[in-house]
Amino acid sequence: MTDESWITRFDGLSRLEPRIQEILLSRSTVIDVEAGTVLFGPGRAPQNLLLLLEGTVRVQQTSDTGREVVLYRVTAGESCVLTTACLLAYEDYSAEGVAETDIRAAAIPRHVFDDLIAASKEFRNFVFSAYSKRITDLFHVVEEIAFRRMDIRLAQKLLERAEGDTVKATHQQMAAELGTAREVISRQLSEFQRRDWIEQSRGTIRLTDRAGLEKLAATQG
Amino acid sequence: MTDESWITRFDGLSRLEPRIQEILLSRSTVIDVEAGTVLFGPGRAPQNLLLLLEGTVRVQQTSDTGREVVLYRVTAGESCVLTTACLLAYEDYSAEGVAETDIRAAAIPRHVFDDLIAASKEFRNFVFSAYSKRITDLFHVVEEIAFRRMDIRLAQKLLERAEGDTVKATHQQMAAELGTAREVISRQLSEFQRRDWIEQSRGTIRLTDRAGLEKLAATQG
DNA sequence: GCCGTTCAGTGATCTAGTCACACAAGACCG
DNA sequence: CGGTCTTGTGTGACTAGATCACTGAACGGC
Repeated sequence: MTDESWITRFDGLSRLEPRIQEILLSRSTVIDVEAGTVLFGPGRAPQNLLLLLEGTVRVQQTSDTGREVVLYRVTAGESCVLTTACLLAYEDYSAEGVAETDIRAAAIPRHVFDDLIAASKEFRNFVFSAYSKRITDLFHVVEEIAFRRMDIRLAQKLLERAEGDTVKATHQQMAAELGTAREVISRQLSEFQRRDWIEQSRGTIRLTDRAGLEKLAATQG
Repeated sequence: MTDESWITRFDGLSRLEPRIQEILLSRSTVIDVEAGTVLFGPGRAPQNLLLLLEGTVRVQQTSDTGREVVLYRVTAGESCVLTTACLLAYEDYSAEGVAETDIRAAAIPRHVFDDLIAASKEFRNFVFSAYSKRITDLFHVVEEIAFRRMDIRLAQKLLERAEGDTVKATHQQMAAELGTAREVISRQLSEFQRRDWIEQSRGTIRLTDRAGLEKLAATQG
């Protein structure tokens, strides 16, 4: 991918007026960040709006007791808009964003972001619909955590995160996805295994019966 | 309060350029809404940005099993910005906003909102910091639900919602505040009563020992 | 004062989270 | 190759929270 063409990667940006695209390209910089880097978090306020070109960013929350929960992921072609809001005020939030893979992103300085918002209706639409997506993601997380059973949530997560028929994750990592404890995941997975829905080995889970998992994932409650 | 002066009620708006204040006043309408009205929700997309002059709006989520959880409240002097985001896309969210009291609000049509965003840096700051507050509220809700013990959360909620030394709410309503079941609240309150922290009567709870509640509310876990 | 409705109390049972460990699978290394 | 270290997983016992199925108490309106 050439850096000059990255705008085409974003649905909402390719419709921008050419003049605005120009500004976007000339006043942003494409950066590469290594997997595992903390992009923002307590005491690490982001200075730029990031438009993700390659890789994924995981946004998660950590409790004082050490438990974690994944709030949402930003994937290639999406923007990390919530950080723009969190730039402004309320630095006391405890969520953090971590590069889950090596990533490449276009970084737009805050004042350029502000200029673009003022100048372009299309850019405003892009930004506000990105907000919209994140906020509905958060609503969804609240709903899942507050009301949905663990076994159902775990089945959903396995299906969602499977590449081919395998999920590469430790029980601890799955627990962090769902905001629960490792033991809970271990027990649920044992049960799934007993039902011959999965096979387990250290650090990976093979889905041997998607239909079984899908049936559970589709149930209410 | 005269309608002409409502802008002064909003910290972030009183600094607006006079020209912009003019637009805001002339192109918005002050509306009165009765307590209990659903302002937005599934199938009821809001057409305006609301700036709340009097009263409070409760934003909550309902599960298919009938349980509820309060996400946040909008109070006088604040704006209902998340609805602007949700106007745009993703109508499938299940959160709803209810007038908790009789309310008075300035309603700004969507296209005026867009014009103001384009025209005024101060207005942009106002909107983005409102977003910022709501999003950190949501992060906070996730953290509470996922990691905090019920007794602690209930103690906090009682202190937060007390007017004088009484909380006017049924057990069912407190359960909806915290996203739990009524029985859980009943049992926790019995325990608080046993410890002489509260007195109960139908629909009201009197805090007789704030210190006790505060001590519990301050504990971790 | 009666009656219907809304609130609150309670036991039994199930699911989830916590604590304290034991043990197994690789990783590293002499 | 066998030892030891780290990391991941299994398990029992216990506490907290959710669910179900009730009972009875309090209040509102005739």
